[in-house]
Amino acid sequence: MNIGEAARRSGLPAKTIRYYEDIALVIPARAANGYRDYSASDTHKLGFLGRARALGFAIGDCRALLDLYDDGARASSDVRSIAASHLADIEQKIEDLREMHETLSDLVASCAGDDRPDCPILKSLADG
Amino acid sequence: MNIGEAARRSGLPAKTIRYYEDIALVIPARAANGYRDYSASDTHKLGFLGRARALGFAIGDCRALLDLYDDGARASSDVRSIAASHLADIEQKIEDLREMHETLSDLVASCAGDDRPDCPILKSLADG
DNA sequence: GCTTGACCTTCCAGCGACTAGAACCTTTAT
DNA sequence: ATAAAGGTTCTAGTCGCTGGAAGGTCAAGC
Repeated sequence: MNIGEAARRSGLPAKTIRYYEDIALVIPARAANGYRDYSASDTHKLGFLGRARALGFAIGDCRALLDLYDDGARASSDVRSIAASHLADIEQKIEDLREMHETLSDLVASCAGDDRPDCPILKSLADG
Repeated sequence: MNIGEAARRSGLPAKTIRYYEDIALVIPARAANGYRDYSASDTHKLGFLGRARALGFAIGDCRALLDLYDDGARASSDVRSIAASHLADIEQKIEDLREMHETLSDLVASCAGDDRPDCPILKSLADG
């Protein structure tokens, strides 16, 4: 099938699918007219990638996960360790954002937000 | 003062400080030898930028905040609305990460992580 | 046969916020 | 005189796409 149909089935933009070919993630066959020709297996992989990306996995991780998926003799521990490591990244990011949120929401709450110039937000940024 | 000292005082890497000059955030004077010459006011602005970036503000927001800081006739509502909008972004990001975390932690918990190939993580990525 | 429009192709450039590295100049200390 | 530590500019790379230009192909309608 053409890239448009593959895009529809996988939920990924055609541009992204072409990019995934560029970086050798999913390389489709080519029809006689030069059009990309995606197999059911290809679109399956694209869907896999879409879901992995939606969970925040980096492209490198996606590649590793796809390789493991293709490898019938994989150990689930390899998959799990990639996922666990990514989970730790997510936790760290949440914690960082939570700290930002705490500081910033206090500042926003303390700012009058009127037409006067006095502003604890600026004061805090300026004075540390 | 030289860029190294400005870096030490502001806590920003010299590379970053040069970048901030490139994008016209903080433009220092130049000494006779061509070295950048940062004033106390410049380093103050760099510190401001460091704190704003640490709170996750985009460079565009930082520029706006710095302009407001320089403008004695500002309205605190302008500052507050930038901060409030960023706060909403942060909340959205936290929520997105929380959803990823929930899905992924369930998957990780359900994976044996041994040397067998069966893996609910891969299964979920493959089947949607 | 011709046109229209939807679809496909390649290639190049840009986003954000730096960061790395090369090649070179200046200052300071020995 | 020399070496180390700092400074300068410039180019290019990171990540994961995304937009746009310039053109090729295909199916439908007239």
